[in-house]
Amino acid sequence: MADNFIHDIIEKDLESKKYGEKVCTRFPPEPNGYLHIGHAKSICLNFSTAAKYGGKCNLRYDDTNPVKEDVEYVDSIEEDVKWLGFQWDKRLWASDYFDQMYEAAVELIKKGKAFVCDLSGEQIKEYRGTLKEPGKESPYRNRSVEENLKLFEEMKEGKYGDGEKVLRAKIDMSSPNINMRDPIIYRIAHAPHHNTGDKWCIYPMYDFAHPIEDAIEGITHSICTLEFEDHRPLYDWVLKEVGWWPEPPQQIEFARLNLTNTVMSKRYLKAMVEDGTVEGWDDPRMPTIAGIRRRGYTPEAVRTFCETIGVAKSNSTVDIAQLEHCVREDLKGKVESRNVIFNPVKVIITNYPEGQSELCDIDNNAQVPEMGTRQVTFSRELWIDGADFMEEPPKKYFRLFPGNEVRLKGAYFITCTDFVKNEDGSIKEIHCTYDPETRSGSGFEGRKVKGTIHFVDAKNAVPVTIRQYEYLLKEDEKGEMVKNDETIHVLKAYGEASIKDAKPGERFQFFRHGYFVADSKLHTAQEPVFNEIVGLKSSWK
RNA sequence: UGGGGUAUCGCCAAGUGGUAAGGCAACGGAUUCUGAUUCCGUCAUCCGCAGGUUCGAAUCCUGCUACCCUAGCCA
Repeated sequence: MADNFIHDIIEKDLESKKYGEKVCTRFPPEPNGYLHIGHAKSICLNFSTAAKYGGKCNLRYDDTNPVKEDVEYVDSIEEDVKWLGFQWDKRLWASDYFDQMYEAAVELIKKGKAFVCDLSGEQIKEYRGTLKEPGKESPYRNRSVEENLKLFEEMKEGKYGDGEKVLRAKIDMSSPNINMRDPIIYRIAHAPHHNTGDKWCIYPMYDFAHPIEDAIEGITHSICTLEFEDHRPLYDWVLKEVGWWPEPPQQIEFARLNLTNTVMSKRYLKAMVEDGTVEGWDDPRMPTIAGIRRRGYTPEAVRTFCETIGVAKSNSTVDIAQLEHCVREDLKGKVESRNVIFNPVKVIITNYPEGQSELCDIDNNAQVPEMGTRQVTFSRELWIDGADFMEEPPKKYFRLFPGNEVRLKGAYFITCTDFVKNEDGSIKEIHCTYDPETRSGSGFEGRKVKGTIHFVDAKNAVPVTIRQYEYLLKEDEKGEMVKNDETIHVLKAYGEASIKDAKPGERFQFFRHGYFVADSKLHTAQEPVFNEIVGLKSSWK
C-alpha cells in the first residue's frame, strides 16, 4: 500500500511497467558539509522507498563543483547514513561520469542544441531578462557546429581562463521559466578536483549533470526537494536531447523538513561552529546527524520520526515535540534506570544505626521486568533531590515536607521530622525517621503514601556532571525566531555507585529526570559526564 | 501568476464524488514503589474564501485570497 504520493507514482509505474519491475533511487549529497536531520528525511525516504519495492538505492556524491567541496565531509556522510541503518547498493561519485557528461555535451553541440558563449557573467545576467520580461539571445548563439566543437574542445584543453567562456544549452530565451533561457551547462574552473585531479578544467553544472548521473545509474525515481520543481523541464530536456536512454528517470519533488526551534541552514550551522557558539558539528545541541547521535538519540527513533511526519508538497514546520516523542517512545523500552540526584540535599535517617548499611533491589526498568534488578545501598545518610523537598509545600505537592511520609524507591517509607538550614537560607539537611516494616518487597500494606522519591547513599555516591540543553533558537514575543543565549546548563550531581560502570554512549533513564547518555567524548569512569537526551513529560508544575 | 507550487484541527497528515483516518500537542479521568509509563475518554457538522454543477463535493467547474520557490559561471 502506498503511504505517500511518491509511492503512488511508483506503484502506477510498476503497474504500467514503465521501468519494468525496477525501482531505483539515490541519495545525492554534495560533500560540502555535515548531514542534518533534514537530510535524514531524504535518506529515509530514498532508502526505504527502494526497500519497499524491492529496489536499490545508491549513495552518490554530487561533486561537480571542486571549489566548494571537500573530501573532509565524505566520511561523515557515510558514517551518518550507516548509523541511520541504511546500506547503499553502490557508493558513487558524480565525477566518475565526467567523460560521459563531456560526450553528452558534444552530442548536444552536434545536434545544434548547445553553443559556446563568450558573454561575461554580468552580460549573461543582463541578457537573461527578468522574472517578468523575456531575455535576449546571445550574439554567440548562432555559431556553427564546427566552431562550437572547436571552442568547447579548447575550453577543455585549458586554452581559456575561468569565466571567459561557457557552454550553454540552446533552448528559449523568452521562456517564462528562467531555467530554460539558454542555461549554462559547462563552466571553466581551473581548480583541482579531489577525484579527477587536474584532468578537467571544465565542470558540468548541476542542471546538466544531475539528470545524466541519474540516467547512467539507472535511477527510476529521482527524488529531490521542492525548490527544484522549476528545474524539472530542464532535467527532462537534457535527457530527451542527449537521447541515450529510452526510459529516462523522472524527477519528483517533496517538501524539505523544517523543525520548530531548530536551525537547519547549513550556512548558519557552519557559522555557529566557527564562532564557537557550539563545540563543533557534533555538539549535542546541533541538529546534525552527528550531533543527534552524540545527544543520544537512536537511529530507530529518527527513522520512526521520519515515517510519522509523512511526505507531501506543502511547506511545513514539524513540532520538535514530535521528534522528542519518538525518542522517548524508543528509549523507554530499552534503557535501564539509574538513581542520580540533581541539586542534592542531605537526608539523615535519625532512627537508623550509624555505620549500618543494607542492600535494596531496584528494577532496572519498571516497564520491562526482563531487564532485571540491581542493588543499591541504603544507610543513615542519603542524598535526595532538592526538588523532592519543600519547606512549605503548595497544594497537591506529595513529595517530602515536614511531617509528610513518602516512599524511598526500592527502600523504606520515611517521614520528615525536622530540617536544618544554612546561613543563606538553603536547606542544609533534613531529618527523617524510617519505618522498618515498610521495606520494598516486604508486602507491607499497612498504609499508602502519595509520593515516591529516589535517593543515593551518601557514603558511596559518585559525583557526576550533568549537561542539559535548550534549543538553539526560540520564539520571541513577536513569534520571530531568535538565538537562544543560554543553551547549556551544567550541574553537579550524585549518582548511585553503579553509574561508574557506564560506558561512553550508554543510555539511561535517570529516575524522575529523563533520559541521559554518557557523553562519547567527555565521559570516563573517573569523571562521569552525561548529556540529557530528552526530559520526561511532567504534569506537575 | 512572468512561471512553478501549496492551502484539511494548535503542529504534521490521510482523503482522488458518497457524507472528515492516524500521529504529536492539549485537556479530563482510572491505575501506578518514577506526578513517568499504561489505560480510558474529549478534541474539524467541517476541509483558504465566494459562487456554481450534482440526489450528494474537502474531492468537479468558475472567480478570488494567502503563503512558498524562481533572475549563481552553487547544489
